[in-house]
Amino acid sequence: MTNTIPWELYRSLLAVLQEGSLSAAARALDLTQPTVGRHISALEAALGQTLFTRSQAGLLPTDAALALRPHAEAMHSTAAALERMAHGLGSEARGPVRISASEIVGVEVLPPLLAPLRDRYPHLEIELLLSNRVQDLVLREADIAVRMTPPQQDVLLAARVDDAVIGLYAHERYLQQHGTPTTLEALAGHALIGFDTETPFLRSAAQRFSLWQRANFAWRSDNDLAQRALLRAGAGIGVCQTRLVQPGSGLVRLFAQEFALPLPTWVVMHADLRSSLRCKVVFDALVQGLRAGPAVG
Amino acid sequence: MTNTIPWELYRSLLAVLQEGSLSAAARALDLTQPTVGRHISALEAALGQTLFTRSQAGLLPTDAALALRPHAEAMHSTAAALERMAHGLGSEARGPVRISASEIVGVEVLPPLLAPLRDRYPHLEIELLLSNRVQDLVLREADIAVRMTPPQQDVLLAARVDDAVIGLYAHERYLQQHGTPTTLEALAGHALIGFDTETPFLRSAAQRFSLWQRANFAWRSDNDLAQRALLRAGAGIGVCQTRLVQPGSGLVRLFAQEFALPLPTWVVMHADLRSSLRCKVVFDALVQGLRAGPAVG
DNA sequence: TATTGGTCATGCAAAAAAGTATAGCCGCGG
DNA sequence: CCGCGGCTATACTTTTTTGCATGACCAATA
Repeated sequence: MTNTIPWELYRSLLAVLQEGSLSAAARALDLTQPTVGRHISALEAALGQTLFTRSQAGLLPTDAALALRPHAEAMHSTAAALERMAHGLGSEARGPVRISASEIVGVEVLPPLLAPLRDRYPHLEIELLLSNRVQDLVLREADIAVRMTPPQQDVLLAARVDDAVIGLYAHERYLQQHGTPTTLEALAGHALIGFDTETPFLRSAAQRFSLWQRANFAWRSDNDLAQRALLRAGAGIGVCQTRLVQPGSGLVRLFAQEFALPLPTWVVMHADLRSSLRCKVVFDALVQGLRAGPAVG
Repeated sequence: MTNTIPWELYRSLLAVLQEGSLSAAARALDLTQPTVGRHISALEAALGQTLFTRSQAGLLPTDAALALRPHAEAMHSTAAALERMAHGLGSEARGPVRISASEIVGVEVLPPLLAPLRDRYPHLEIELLLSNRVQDLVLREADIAVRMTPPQQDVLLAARVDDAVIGLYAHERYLQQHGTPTTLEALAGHALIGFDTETPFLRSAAQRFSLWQRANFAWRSDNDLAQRALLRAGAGIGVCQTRLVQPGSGLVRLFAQEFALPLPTWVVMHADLRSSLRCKVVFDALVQGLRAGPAVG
């Protein structure tokens, strides 16, 4: 295998896949369209595969190109992580740190923890990558992750912090109108707010609380923020992390004994990044803050 | 972040780290020494970090360069995986497939399984990556892995196959000379063959068989092949996968009831690679072969 | 139907990167 | 102590790559 394919070509490949045309890719890469076109041609020649079927309305990627896309994306992630790391290797905590977390944690929990940090280290740049899909730290899409699943790779540095606790809630307004259920079974008659697509975690939760299944939900959303907005609007009964419920919000906890789902929580980082002062600073702050039991802002 | 650092520079960085000098890196990359030198200079300028302290006897990498090395290696792995995948995207099973497995599995189990496969698909190229360290499939160091740990990433496609079973063995010659232990406790007086460095799996094994600890071993090696060679040479009592012991080898199983450690075994592949015919072919062959209960060759 | 805004392909000049050759420095061994 | 083989750094030339300008094509729209 002559390993002489310039890596630049992969970057162009990715840009064309992302942007859909040579011209758009050229704009994104700050190159010109002929250049990107030549890159693609060179790559096709080197790989012995047709990557795009040319058309004037843009390029149509072949199956081959689509199959290669994840690899190109991985290279991009890695390159970005490399730059990120290099950007603050000095003795000062400065430069970008990417944190992956769920949307609701990123919105409600992290900001009050991180704001004072930036006061101490004004040159820190915090990037929040919020999604419920578990970001792949190994692929370097993020530097630090706040996760509800146990860390799986031994190249990762993990610190367990306080469990989040999922409780069952409803707005007092809803309870006034529809009554307060007195047994778990009675929940069946209520407007339940739940998830839309099933995940492994939800499957295991459904085993403990058999009612908690998609078919029983009057409201379905995978967006935790939307679920909480529905709760606040008095739309029905749903779940929420207990630490996110502020007193005076009108939300009432139901079945506090029977319905309490602890979520083991970890802060995870690449072991590599220990040498990066700014990552370490953020990691430590997250661990400490999440152990202190943060209040909602 | 001006994301305009040419990826080529990372490749040169890696080569210099691996080879230890600009000249050697240039040879490895099939470039010239001034070119590689310019690459490093450009990278240092772009990253704002000194990567090497120049000296005439070669370059000494700074901490920064060492910190960046894993990233550069990841890019290299990914690029290689991309090429590998592209190399056989056609409708035929041809091209390279990298299989990661433990040394002993790669030596004893896989060859008889894979040999007939290459008869059917003569254009397959099989690369065996044998090490006891769990290869990171996510980093694309290999396409397929035979593992004794549960698959951890959901981007991976895994098939569980027959458990390997670890048994306790000694050569009949050894037993004639030293006697056959009748109780597990009696093992303490024998020449035990065991591991050298502790791993998580070994820690858990030691809990079940308290004798199985480093301090008690007369022979220590992390190399399973060496351990088996010691067994065969009558050096003492040690463990071995039961399926690797051929009748007539002179090895006698001890405490077959009490000492039997099943090793759950998986064949794992990137989900991506399903679209790669040659990977799928090898994957299927491994799964089928490892379910049939292979005999040792 | 003619125009506009988008695409890709191609010829040619300019710029950027490569290679070549050479000089200088160091350590080692006869 | 001097030559040899390793290394890096620099001036210069050559090659490669890029950018620019342009032409052709298509689709949507006035």
